[in-house]
Amino acid sequence: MSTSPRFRRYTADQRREMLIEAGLACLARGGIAAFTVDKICAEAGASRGLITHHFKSKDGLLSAVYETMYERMFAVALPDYGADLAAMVDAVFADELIEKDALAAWLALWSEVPNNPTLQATHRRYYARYLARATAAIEQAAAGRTLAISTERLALMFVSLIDGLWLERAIDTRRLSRDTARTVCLDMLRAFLR
Amino acid sequence: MSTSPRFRRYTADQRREMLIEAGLACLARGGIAAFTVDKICAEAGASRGLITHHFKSKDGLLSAVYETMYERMFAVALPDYGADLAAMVDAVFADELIEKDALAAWLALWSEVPNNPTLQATHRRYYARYLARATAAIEQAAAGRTLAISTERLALMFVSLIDGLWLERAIDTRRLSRDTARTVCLDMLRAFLR
DNA sequence: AATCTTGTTGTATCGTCGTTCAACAGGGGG
DNA sequence: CCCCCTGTTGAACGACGATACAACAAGATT
Repeated sequence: MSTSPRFRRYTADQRREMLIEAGLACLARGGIAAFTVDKICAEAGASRGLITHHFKSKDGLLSAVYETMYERMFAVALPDYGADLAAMVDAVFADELIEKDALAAWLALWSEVPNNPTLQATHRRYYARYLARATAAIEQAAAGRTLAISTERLALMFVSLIDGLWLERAIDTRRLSRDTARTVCLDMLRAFLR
Repeated sequence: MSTSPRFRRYTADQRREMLIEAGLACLARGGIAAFTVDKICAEAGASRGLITHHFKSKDGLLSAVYETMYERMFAVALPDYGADLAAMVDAVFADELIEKDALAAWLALWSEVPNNPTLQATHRRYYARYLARATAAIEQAAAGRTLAISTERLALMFVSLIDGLWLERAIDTRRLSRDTARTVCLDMLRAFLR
């Protein structure tokens, strides 16, 4: 009688994906302290050797997780909304972006950036894209009108306000509802763009 | 011949203060991962047993560090400025509050709040005070005029913007100058209060 | 100078960490 | 059906984690 296989073989890409997902879940559950080889592999249903095998080291996985977070966030938050800033605000506070787990993962990752040169480089690259995109959107919305503030500075204000609202929600989910966050952002934009 | 004392005895309060300071330094230097008994005691020039002795556990010290951060921040940022919001903005971005080490420590602590009920309780207590203080200041500055927004919501916007600017600077100090941060805040307030 | 209180030390213990590596086995190509 | 490539396993390792605790000593009191 043939016994069932003791494990399944995946392609390298599939397995990397699984490990990234598991790493994310651990980060969300217990912060950076829970981002351990044992916990991640248990979460992924794999053995301890796999992280080293697929990512060279635990730090390699952490970098991959950070890039994945940004890619997913951008996919939701930064499509081309043209001049429709309200749509962009809605996207930035979409459920999947501001759910407890996602924000907890962001917070854990942010706290590692200052101590990890690779994460720092990744952060700078993506953050510049983020800011550039916000600036472009605001430029379109301004549509030639002269504002009481430069578009660059308004974009910085916009992005910083979003970051602050995210942060508050990340630290204490109860504190801030999705609706309040949205409204605050829109109020701010209206004050400069009407 | 009499040899010099092998260690000095401090009062419990003095030693607690020293350990808190050392814990803060470790947090600033290497994030929560560097907040270990060995490193903290080395930094404080004390032996390993002292943290347990004075704070019951490492977590006890972490809570004390968090409270100390808030107390110091409030001492600088929240005296009574009356209606002078510009002075409050200046205070919030005072050098000692936005220097690299202080912000790195905040970031490390924030990332622990969701995983630590004691920190969470502390956070809620202080954050409510922070928000209430901002609301009162804005109420005075509004001075009976009717604004395009409620004072509570404007206060939330104000505090969130500050948090966002702090966060960006905490993650990447190079990104944001003190002056830019100040100006962005003042621009935002002017848009609603002029 | 003897005594007592109490802050301090440092070892011992046990758990968990990240990484290595030799052996293993899934499953497609011959 | 066998072979071989390669993804996978899990034990072994040395380093480091937090805490407990018994011995110690500083320094005020007497």
